[in-house]
Amino acid sequence: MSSGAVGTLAEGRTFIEAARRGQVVAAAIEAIAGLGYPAASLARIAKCAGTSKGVVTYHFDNREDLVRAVYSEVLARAEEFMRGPIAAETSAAGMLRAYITSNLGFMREFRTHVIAILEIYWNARDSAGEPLYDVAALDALIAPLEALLRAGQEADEFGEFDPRAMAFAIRGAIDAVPPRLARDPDFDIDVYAATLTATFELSVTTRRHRTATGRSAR
Amino acid sequence: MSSGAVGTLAEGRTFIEAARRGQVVAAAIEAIAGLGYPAASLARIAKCAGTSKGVVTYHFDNREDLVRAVYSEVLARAEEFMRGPIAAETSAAGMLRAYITSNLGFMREFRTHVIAILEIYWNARDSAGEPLYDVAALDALIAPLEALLRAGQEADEFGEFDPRAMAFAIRGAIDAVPPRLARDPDFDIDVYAATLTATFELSVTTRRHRTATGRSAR
Amino acid sequence: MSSGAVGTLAEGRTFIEAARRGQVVAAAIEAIAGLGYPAASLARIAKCAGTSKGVVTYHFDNREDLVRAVYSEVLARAEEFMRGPIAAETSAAGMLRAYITSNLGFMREFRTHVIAILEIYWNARDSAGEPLYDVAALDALIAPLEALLRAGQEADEFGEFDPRAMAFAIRGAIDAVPPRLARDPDFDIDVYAATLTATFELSVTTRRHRTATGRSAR
Amino acid sequence: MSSGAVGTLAEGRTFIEAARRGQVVAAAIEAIAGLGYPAASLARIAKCAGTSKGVVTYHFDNREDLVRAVYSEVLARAEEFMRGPIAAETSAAGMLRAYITSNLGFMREFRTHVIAILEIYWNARDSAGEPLYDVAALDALIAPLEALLRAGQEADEFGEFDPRAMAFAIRGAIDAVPPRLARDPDFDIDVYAATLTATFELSVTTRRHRTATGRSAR
DNA sequence: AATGAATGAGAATTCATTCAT
DNA sequence: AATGAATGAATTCTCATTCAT
Repeated sequence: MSSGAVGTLAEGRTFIEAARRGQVVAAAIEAIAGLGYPAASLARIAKCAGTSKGVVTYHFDNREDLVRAVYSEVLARAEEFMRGPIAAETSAAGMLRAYITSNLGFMREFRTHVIAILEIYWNARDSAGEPLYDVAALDALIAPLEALLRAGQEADEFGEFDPRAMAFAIRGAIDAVPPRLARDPDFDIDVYAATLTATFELSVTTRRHRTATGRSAR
Repeated sequence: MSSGAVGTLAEGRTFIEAARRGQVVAAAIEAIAGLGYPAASLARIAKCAGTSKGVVTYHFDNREDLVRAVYSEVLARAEEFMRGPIAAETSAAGMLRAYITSNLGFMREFRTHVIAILEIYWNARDSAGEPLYDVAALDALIAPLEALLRAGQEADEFGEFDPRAMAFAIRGAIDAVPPRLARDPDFDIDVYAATLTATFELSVTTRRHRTATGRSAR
Repeated sequence: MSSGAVGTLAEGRTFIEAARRGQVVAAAIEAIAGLGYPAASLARIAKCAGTSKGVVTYHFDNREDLVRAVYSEVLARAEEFMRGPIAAETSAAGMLRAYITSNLGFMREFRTHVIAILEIYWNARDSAGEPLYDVAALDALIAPLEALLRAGQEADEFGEFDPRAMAFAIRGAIDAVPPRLARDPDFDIDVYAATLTATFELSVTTRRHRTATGRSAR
Repeated sequence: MSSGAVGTLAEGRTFIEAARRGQVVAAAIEAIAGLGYPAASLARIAKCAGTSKGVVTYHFDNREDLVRAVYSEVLARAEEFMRGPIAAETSAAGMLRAYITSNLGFMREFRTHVIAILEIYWNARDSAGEPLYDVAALDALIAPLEALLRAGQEADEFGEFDPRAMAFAIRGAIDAVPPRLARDPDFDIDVYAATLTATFELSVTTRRHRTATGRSAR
């Protein structure tokens, strides 16, 4: 936008800005995952990033601003990581398997990212004391999975079940991993992935579930 | 269990002492569930209990001490709530159903208790910054369920699967409820309970799962 | 109010509380008058009071809370100081003289108090950035004087003039003193008092003023 | 006064330089008057001027430097505004009237300027914590008025009174206006001007004042 | 048994200033 | 001439904890 004066590049400033923000976000992820959200003060995040506290407050308006940046960053990475494997599948069952395994794969590859986002989900509150991420944030995570299940039902590939509840159960089983991973690095993700895919594939492809009272589950 | 002396209860506490502790613990549960762990300061818990801050520090050595008391209290209540329904069942499948439904039932009846314990699980750290409840605490929760599943396998009532992973999945699906409940009071627990019991009963009673690659899940 | 338990007096706590608050308010007055409002941080006020910063925040919710306490304290002292001399007069002119001289007398006796309150008037803003003391605060100061002037007019002791504007002028001339006093301790209040009483007594007792254009001032 | 070189103005500044400084000074006046001195940070002044913070620090060494420029600018404007009307008068009484009315007129026309300068007078301190404008600054304002009064006395047009104290009273009554104006835009300056000119003209032209004790005021 | 008082550590945030470009 | 980036000092406020009564 500027004329390219000596010593500056058109996007030079933006580059620095973006690089710094990225650096701070990365440091924040490590700090939050390592120390827990409440202990990850700006000072400690700055130290983690190898800079001063002022840098953090210069590039981010708020602690809240920074936290939101971290959240978005992690979600974007996860989406990026999972998109390919899911898109490569043709059947609904395949896509469900890909969803589960790629999501768990992301958790293994980006362990600290996932721990950080959960810390944020649980702890982050705005200045008024309200949770930064509420039920809408949860729904946003569940929606794509629910849509996948509905599509499977509409294609008559899946049986009868409440897609919302099933999506909720699947996400719950997946989301149990990060807290475990946070405190037990030896947790075997592969065995768990196999268990989940088997269990849920069987469940969704079953025509009609039996309930405790003998009626169908829905 | 009781020492028999007039005016004293288990652990050498007087009636007043025990009553006060109970009162403070109850207030702490409400405060933590309502305000979130970090905002539930001793002052606010005291106000919630209708007493002064001094009462809290008099009856509990520490904030940590109080928090541990809350955690134990909630676990004890849950255990108490679930014991009967599970014991009433004779088959392993019945016990699994009872486990899931009674656990979800507890979450409905003791909403704030469950929210509080999750807040604590996620946020509470000791003075050294280490989580107050770590992987061992998680294992303690999973162990009884894992034992139940193993018993079902040994009685040849259940099929082949990794009981640890399966227990983990079930707990994950159950533990997804409180965060939801915390922010969405309209969440339908009954539909969810039906979905979970159907899904996991089917899964554990299946002889041998197929995996994505055609080999058994284990 | 309490039963007089050993070691405590009925009003003992209140005494301590009141004493501490008074001590902190006194320190705040000195600090604000000496350093100026912006530089009179809680830390410096505490040091001035010979205590720790925590004491200040323990007894006052806010910096704003403390500042309001200072303001009220000074106003109350001034009112107390001026009440007697004014009440001792019988004529309106006498009361006006007493008003001016006792007000200036207060400024001499309570120099730092008056400087402090002016610093506050000029600088104190609430958290939203709005002045803590606005036009209503000014009016509250002018109202009694204006009433005095009106009474003199109604008793036909004073002549024609706008009592609001005249009250405003008198207060302005009086309020010019503290800033002077703040930076010039040698300022001669007595000469000034004589000038003011002579000027304004003459003005208010004059039947009808000439204006620049030959018409009456009102 | 001008150096004559193309593109430069008084004090060796280029046109651009002078224009920029003027722009920033104007913005500072608005910001200080609108937000109050403490809240008028360099960043906010820059935003007010529509430029970046760097521009401010480039053209002014300091915040103090900028503040001094604002102060001088406003004084110069006031002097400019009042010079003509006063010089047009021939009698001392006329000059006093012109002084009062033109000064109040300036306050009406340049409301924000006057508010800004008062904010500065009250709040601005140098890095050592000393007021930027002290008693000498006040004296500089009073001196011309005092000289005017003395001249009236020497010409035997005015009576006996302490010219310093009288000048002080007049300035006090005038200086009461800006704070009022800052928070009450409806304040009627004309009525006030009439009251002041009548009161003080009467006072200074009276041969010998009566004091409370019957002696002359001086 | 109870509690008000006191304290100091640590949090977020704002800001003037310096610097490299 | 202009400006984004960086920094560290200072401020208010909250809080767990200790203490004397």
